[in-house]
Amino acid sequence: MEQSIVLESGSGAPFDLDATLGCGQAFRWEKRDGTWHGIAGRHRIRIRQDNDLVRFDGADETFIRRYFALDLDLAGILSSIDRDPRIHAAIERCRGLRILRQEPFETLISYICSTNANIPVIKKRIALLAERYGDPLPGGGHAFPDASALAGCTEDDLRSCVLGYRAPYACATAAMCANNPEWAERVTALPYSDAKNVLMEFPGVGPKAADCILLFAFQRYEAFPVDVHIRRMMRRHYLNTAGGDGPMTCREYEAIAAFAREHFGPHAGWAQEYLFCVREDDRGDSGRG
DNA sequence: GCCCAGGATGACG
DNA sequence: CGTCATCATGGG
Repeated sequence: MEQSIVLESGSGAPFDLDATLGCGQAFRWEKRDGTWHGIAGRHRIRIRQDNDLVRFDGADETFIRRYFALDLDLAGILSSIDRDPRIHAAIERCRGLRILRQEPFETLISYICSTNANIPVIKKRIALLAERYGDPLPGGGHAFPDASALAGCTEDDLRSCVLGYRAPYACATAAMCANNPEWAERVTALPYSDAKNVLMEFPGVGPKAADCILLFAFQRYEAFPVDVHIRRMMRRHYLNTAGGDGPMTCREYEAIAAFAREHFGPHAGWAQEYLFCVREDDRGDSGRG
């Protein structure tokens, strides 16, 4: 590792590499011997952090600063969402977690793959897609396949990457993107609500996936994805709606997200990520067998 | 062997 | 418009 960034010690620019890459927003990173190995864009990156020293290789400093959003005033963002004891505790625990700037198409397909699944399985799907259909990179590994590469796959091809019933969704979405390469720019140009509706036109993308894509690939920080963990937390600790554990209705999703934007402000998405990071495995009975 | 997971879809009242 | 079964798959 030849390159390095020295973080300004003190307050202004907190950065926690482990929290950032371990919180489940990106699926192509792994930590071995204190060093994170991963692929972003067409870069095969190694990166590690020792206090204020970040060492890396595989990409230049400009790319690293942009991907990890090191240009943002995180201290300012965190103080803006620090509105109650619970989010305060999450901030204390995960301070330095940053929302990445990920590739739109990769994020789109990744969150189609994420529905009704858990993180290890999602990682496996993404790894298989990249390994089989992505361009090989110097030094090993593969870039995430582009839209035309995935559009050339059959549904069975994708099923064999353990996508299950999501295979036709990913196929059709890839074809739509390949036929309309401007899709991401269109999303960028639209206000939040319209951008979300455009994303939800892709098969396999509903409200939650659309919010994840807006948050992680388009820097729409008002997006507040509500998955089962966030729903449980919000109901229990913010909304006092103890009750039925049934499926979440569209109305409940909107109510939770609207409350969050009201409560946390225009950077509610950052609050979501900090809360998700400290999610408690409180399913009551935690495993047996 | 069950229940659960960064849910979305289509059918049906 | 609201509700509901269904959809593959691996991990606890």
